[in-house]
This record gives sequence, C-alpha cells and structure tokens, in this order.
Amino acid sequence: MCPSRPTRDPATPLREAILQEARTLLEGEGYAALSTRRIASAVGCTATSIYLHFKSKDSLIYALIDEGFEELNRRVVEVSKGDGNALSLLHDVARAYVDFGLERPEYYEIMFMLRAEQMERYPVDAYRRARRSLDVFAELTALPAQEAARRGAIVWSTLHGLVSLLIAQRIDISLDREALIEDSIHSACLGAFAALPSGANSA
Amino acid sequence: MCPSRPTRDPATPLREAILQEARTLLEGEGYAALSTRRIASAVGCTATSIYLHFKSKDSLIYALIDEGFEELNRRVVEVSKGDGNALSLLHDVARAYVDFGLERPEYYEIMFMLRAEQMERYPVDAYRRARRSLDVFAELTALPAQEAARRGAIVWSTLHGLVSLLIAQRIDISLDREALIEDSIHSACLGAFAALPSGANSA
DNA sequence: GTCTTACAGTTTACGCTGTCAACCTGGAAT
DNA sequence: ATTCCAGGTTGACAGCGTAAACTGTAAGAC
Repeated sequence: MCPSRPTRDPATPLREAILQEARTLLEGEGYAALSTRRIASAVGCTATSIYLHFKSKDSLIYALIDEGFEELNRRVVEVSKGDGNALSLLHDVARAYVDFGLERPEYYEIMFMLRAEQMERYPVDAYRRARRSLDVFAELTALPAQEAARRGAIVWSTLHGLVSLLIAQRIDISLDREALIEDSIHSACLGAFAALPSGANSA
Repeated sequence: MCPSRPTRDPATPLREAILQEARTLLEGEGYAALSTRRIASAVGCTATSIYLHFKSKDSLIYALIDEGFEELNRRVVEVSKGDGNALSLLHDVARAYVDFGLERPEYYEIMFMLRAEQMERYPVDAYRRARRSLDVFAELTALPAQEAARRGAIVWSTLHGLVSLLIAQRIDISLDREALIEDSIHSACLGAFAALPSGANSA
C-alpha cells in the first residue's frame, strides 16, 4: 500500500495496459480512433512509452490482429469438428466465419480489410499461421491439394465479399439481411463442390 | 505570351489541374500518397487553394470515385448489350467487373474498399447513381425485383471478395490466378441462378 | 556504503496530415 | 475613381507516428 504511483495501476504492467486500452478503443470507436496518443493518455503514460513495448504502432495492431485470428481459428476449428457430411460441415464453418465477421467487425476490419502496403510488414510466417482457419475451407473439399486450395480460396473470397460489404454498410439495407447471408453461404458452398471450368483439366 | 505566371499552365483552370494531378498521384502511388500538400506542390499552388474548388479532401476523392464509376459503368453496360443467353451475358459482365478492378486497382480501392465512416459523407443519391452498374447483375437474373436484388447482391459480393483480396495481395500467389478468377466468376453465376434456400419462400 | 549498469519512463522535437481564418491582389462593374 | 469580388496566399492549429536525448530508480558488484 505504498502511496506513490498516481494514475496507473502498477499491478498490470504497461504493455498489457496498452494492449487492453487498444482493445477497448478498437471495439468502442473503431480502427480509425486508434492513435498512440489516445491510447497513452487513456492508459496514463506518454505516447512514446508505447515504443518501449512495441516496435511500432503497426506491431501493436498486429498483436490485436493475432488475437482476432485466435478467436476466429477457435470458432472455426470447433465447428469443423462437428458431425455431418462435408457439405453441411462446410456450411457450418462458413456460417461461423461470417458470424465472426459480423459480431466482431472491428477485428475483422484490421484482419482483412486494411490496405496492403500497411499489411506488408506483417511477418509472413505469422500470417500463414494466423490464416490457418482459412485452410479449413480447402480441407473440407477433400480434393487434391491444388484443386482444394483453389476451391478454398473461392469459398473464402465469396464469404469475405459478403462480410466486408456488410461491415462497410454498402449492401442495400432494404434487402433481407439474413436471407442474403444464408443464400451467400449456400452459393459459396456450391462454389466448393460444383463443376467448374478449371476442375477437369487442372490436376 | 505574357511573361508572368511561372509554374502553372494558365490555360487549364486550377480545378482541372488539381483533378489531373490527383489522378496521376492516385494511379502512380496509390490512395495513401494522395495528400493535399503533395497535390498542391505538384500543381504549383498552395494546399489551401484546393479548398477553393473542393469542399474538402474527401469531396476531391469523390470526384475521382465518380470518374471510376463512370468507367466501370461504361464497361459493364457495353458488355451487357452483347448477345447470348442471360447466363453467358452475366458471365461476361462479371468478367468486365473483375477486369476493371484488376486493371484499375487504385480506383477500385477508393470506390469499394475505403472505410465506411469515410464514405458516409458521400451523397446517397450520387452513390445510387454511381452504383448503377451493379444493378446490371440483378437485372440479368430476370427475377422478381426483391429476389433479383438479393441474387444481384450475391453476385456482386462474390466478385468483390475476389477482386479485393487479389488487390490486397492476400490470395496465395501459388494459386493459378486466371483459373481462380474464371472459377470464381462461374461460381458467382451459379449463385445467381441455382436453387438457394430463400428462393422458394421469399416472393 | 558507494559506484555502475540497465531499465522504464518522460520531454522535446521533427515532419507530416487536413483545414480554417485572415489577408492580399488583379480585374470587372458601377 | 471606387467598390466589389473571385481566386489566390500566408500563417496557424490540432492531430498524427516516431526518433533522440534525458531522467529517475532499482539491482548488483566491490
């Protein structure tokens, strides 16, 4: 009970406090509100102190991105272990992906919707590992590797298009949202299993 | 041949010169490089002069967005007037959409990939008009309005997912790009015409 | 018990951003 | 000749990420 240390809780080390505040700010006000100075003032330190614990602002964001991927992976892997045929499993996994995006739009935004040049510095291996849940799409097609990879990418990009446009509020609000989502997921699953031009001659 | 006016060509009025420089900068270095001061110095005026011709930096961007939509609309409408059944027309229109995105990625980025809060101020009616080409997807399904709108949205979001991930370089480069594109387009067309869950009971 | 070293902060500063308020200036209208 | 105004400039403000230099404090070595 020493009386020193005025503003910040000394129990949580600064790094964790910064991360916590970044999370709060991201979820509460979105990526655009994340500035080093805002985080610092909310946490009770100076902006430059952040650089004692993170190489750059980007690497702080990457920590949040990692957390996002962890949750997405957890959700997807859990659903993928359910029972049912490949098609219904794929449907459920796709649903889990979409639900994640719509329930945690701020995380989805920094994970998948940030500008490429900003993302470039994200370590490649970390990205591979992080995207692990996307491979589930490919695996569920039970096709030869190359073909599966393409089908997985098709499913992913279809779902990503839906989620990103919904998050950005670019889809006409007069549309029945739930019907659109369910139909899109079905369409994505079709894209995974239906006959497609490259299917015959790409193995 | 009056000897005054050192830097800027007096023939082109400033507004057009600003737009031209913004175009050049966007295409050459991308959206992130677009700053009022850079535009101004390249054009030979001060940054604040831009505000004599545009309400804000955003409204300057909107002018570029409008140009992008104009080109996209032109491409899509032209292709949609070709002959062939609805399916092959839809395929060609989808291809035109994807080609536009991949050939003019910087324009696609400001048109479809900018953050929502930034886009909010874009006038609603302008957006409706601008998105005209997206309605072509819906019209080609030849379905009742509501159902067509949903199918059109599915096609659009599928293509948008593909284009945006390709632009952001998030698709595994080991994939055969052309095969992925062609398969995605086919999958999108499937989504427009195949039986989907909401199809039966939504009219 | 003093000296050293290292860590964990702060202060200050630089160059960049969009934008506003005030000022200036040349030419047309009265 | 005077006034007005469109179209520019200058200067400033608040905010951004971040680098460099400085400070206080705690632990270890002698």
